[in-house]
Amino acid sequence: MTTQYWLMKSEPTSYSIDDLKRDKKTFWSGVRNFQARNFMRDQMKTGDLAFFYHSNAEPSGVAGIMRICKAGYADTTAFDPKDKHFDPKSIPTRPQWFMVDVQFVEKLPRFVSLEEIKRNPKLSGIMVAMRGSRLSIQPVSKAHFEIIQKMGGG
DNA sequence: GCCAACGTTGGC
DNA sequence: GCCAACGTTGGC
Repeated sequence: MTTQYWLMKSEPTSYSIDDLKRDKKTFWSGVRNFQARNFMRDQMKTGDLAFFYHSNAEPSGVAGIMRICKAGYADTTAFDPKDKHFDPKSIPTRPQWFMVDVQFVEKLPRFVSLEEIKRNPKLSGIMVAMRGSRLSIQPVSKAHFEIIQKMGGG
């Protein structure tokens, strides 16, 4: 079984790489998009590596690396009426939404901005740099992952 | 804060 | 099953 690579977005004002560094581990809840849900439910495996991407940030870009430490399971925030991500259509016996657990691996010594990613010809075609790509969980090829990791000095 | 691009919902 | 309306994402 080969390691797969991912990019996962979070707004640093709500949860940043520094928060994960402090917490060591967290659950990636609140994803309410079917395509992103399917990646977490069907494809993410324990041991996969993912970029922690700061979205809606100044600047936006890749801040660090984490490891998937628990594969997809029911997102319990969908069951809680008080939660921001509550969804009455998702019930425990037939959960609609899924989350994974991630653990901190490293904060990149150098932040890799979206602008740098777009500028690097070796990264052409990477999903995060495509116009209008709003998907919050994206697959990343091994080659692209290693290039960005190197750009970040990781 | 703006707004283009997108995903989802719901009327028909 | 179409598609307009709506809500959200996220770069700028």
